[in-house]
Amino acid sequence: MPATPIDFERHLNPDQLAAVTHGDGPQLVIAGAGSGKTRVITYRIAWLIQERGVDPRTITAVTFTNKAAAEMRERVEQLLGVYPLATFVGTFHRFALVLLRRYGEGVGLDRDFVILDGDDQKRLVKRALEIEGLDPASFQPQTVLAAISGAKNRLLDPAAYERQATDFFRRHVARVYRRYQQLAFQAGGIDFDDMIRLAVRLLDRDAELKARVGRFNRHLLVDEFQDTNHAQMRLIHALAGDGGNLTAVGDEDQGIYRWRGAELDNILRFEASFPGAVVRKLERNYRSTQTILDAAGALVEHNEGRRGKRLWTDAGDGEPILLYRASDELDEAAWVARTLTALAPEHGGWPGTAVLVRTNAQTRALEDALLRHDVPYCLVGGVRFYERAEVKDLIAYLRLLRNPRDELSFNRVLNRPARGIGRRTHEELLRRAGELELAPWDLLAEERLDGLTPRARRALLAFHDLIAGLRDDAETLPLPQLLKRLLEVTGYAGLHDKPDAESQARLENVGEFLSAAEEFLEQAGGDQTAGEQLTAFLDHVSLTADVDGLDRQRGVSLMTLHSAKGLEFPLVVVAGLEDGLLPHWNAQNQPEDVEEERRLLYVGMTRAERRLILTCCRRRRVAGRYQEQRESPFLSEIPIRYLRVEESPQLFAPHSWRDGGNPRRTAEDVYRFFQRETAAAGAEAAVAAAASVRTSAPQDAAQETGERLRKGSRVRHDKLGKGVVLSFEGSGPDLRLVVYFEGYGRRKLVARYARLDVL
DNA sequence: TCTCAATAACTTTTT
DNA sequence: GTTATTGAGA
Repeated sequence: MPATPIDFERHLNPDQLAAVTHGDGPQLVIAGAGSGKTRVITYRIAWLIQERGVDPRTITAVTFTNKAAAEMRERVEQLLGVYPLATFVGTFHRFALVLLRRYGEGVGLDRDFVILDGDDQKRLVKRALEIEGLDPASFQPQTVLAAISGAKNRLLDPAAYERQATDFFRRHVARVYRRYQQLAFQAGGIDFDDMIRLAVRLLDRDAELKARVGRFNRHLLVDEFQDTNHAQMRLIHALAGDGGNLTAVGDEDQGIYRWRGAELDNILRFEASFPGAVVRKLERNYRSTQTILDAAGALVEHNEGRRGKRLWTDAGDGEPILLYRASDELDEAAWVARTLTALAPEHGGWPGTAVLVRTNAQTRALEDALLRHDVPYCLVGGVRFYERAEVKDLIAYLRLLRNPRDELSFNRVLNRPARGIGRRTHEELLRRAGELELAPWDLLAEERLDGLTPRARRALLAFHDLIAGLRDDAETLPLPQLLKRLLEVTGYAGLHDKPDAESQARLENVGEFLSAAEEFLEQAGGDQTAGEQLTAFLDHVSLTADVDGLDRQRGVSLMTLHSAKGLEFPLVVVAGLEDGLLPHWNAQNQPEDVEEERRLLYVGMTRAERRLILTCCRRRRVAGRYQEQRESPFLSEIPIRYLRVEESPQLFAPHSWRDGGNPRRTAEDVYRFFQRETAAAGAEAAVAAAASVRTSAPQDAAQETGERLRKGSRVRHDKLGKGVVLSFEGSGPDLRLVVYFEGYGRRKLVARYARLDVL
């Protein structure tokens, strides 16, 4: 068990060592990009345990992402040779959730509260708007939700928010907020923001509990401190106290989540919040060339809200930064594809390269060009497993078993699979429930269904019995068995029990969900009751966005600047450096917004290890129309001595973008691309998706051939002619195919209706 | 109850 | 240009 001692002096540079071996009291570590911040956190945990003899259970490390947490835990375990590490290493939300599950009654939480996902939230807001008689056109659910979230992040309850709501919009939002909370409470649900908020409230209210929890948090470490919001800051404060043992690690230059409530002041005014705090800077960079660091540094220097630092490396100056001025986005994309082809071999091949963009809309042209130039790529940030329709259905069933008053889940599964409960009946049920201020489930349970047609009543009661029976099963059956039983008795399994490929794909997802449950069970250990198991699994699902989505990236990584945070590549292209895109039009109102956009570019630039390329377009198609673009003002903030400028030969060519000088891509090119990729990926990718082929008119559905489609399959469409399947979206009845047709280009088709022949 | 056509809107998205 | 959402019609 006693591991070999770690040679801290040799593994760490002097600044890192100082942070790692910091004594008691708060410290803020300003960790520049690529300066080894994860190293500092992991080594500090190891140091506390090994050198200071701290009990691992009294250390808590919080991060923002599961991925970061997993990586951190793994590295500490490796360092110490201890598995599993008894230290809590997890996200803010998981930390809060553990607290709420155990002591939630203290803030009026039901034992079996569920966690509302973004979908649920949107639905609740819509309902709230409806009840309040507000027009969703003038009060966009998204916008209202953002306002509510903002209020929660600032720890304002509806009353407090209302008090400070001065304008028309906010006064109305206050009403929706109040209603939203009421609906959420009725459904027994809390959203992500509530988790933090309620954890804070819990500790504030109960001094004894706070002391007890504090005894298990002698040492608190916080990652990505610049992204913390007010509520999270309060939570940190409650746990660490003014002069507690807090190590906060972050970089104000990389704060890109202001729009989600993150407050840079938390890092800028750290000493005020934690008097006597030590502030350390890690300025030695182990990632990039000096040229990249200097250019990025010169850029971010233009920000007011920062402490200031200068990153240095002994890696040398390296190549200058290449700036390409393209005529339009097609030109830009084609050039990027060609340049990557030329440079990838000396930068670790395709996986060593990344193309970063500000908006998702920019990826289209780039994808097309990469495809055309035979450049393998992967789009980072795709469809998430737990968000697929049939998976969400199953989750909704499970949630309902845990808490039948969960109205959102109730609504989702009530008639899925179809069991004769139509919209009319459903609406009537909800209306009555609303009137009586009861959950719809209670109406079923108490058989208060008078006035409904006998048929509707029968169907509803059958549903009630179904769920009630399953709830009994849930008390005893282990999770996987419960799921299997659920699939059986609800008829959900039968729903997809067809030979056609579409149902197969859905079944595959269901199967995958089952194995996720089994896997979870193995890791959780067997000391829980069936009910606790179910709750724990649901929590796990809620807190985990991707099932395993960890980058098994092949090819060039194509992603937004936001999703690039924390990653690094030998060669990085930041595309679309134009005014209006970066900084984005919608983020130019306040100076703080522009600063955040600048940081966004800073983050993008500092992802590059050896080679950085920037591109911009003279004109770009925006919302279907070509529009003259100006260079991003940020470009002029990068000293010209770091840049080598290359201009497109077509830069001042008259409007000739009918083809933009790009050879027409044929379906053959696309086919070749995928043929190669599928061969490389092997069977794994081949079974990733399948779709119904030649799904004819609903009447003669029996005609289905059940042939399987995969990426790269060649197909023929009655009207559109020959094409190649590019990708799949959604699943179940919503399964859509993106097909590239020779004559018509890229088209999206709904699998159910697209009559395709496989060639 | 389901399907399809017209219509608005369109930044980023760790949990 | 594309995508989700809404509303009318079969």
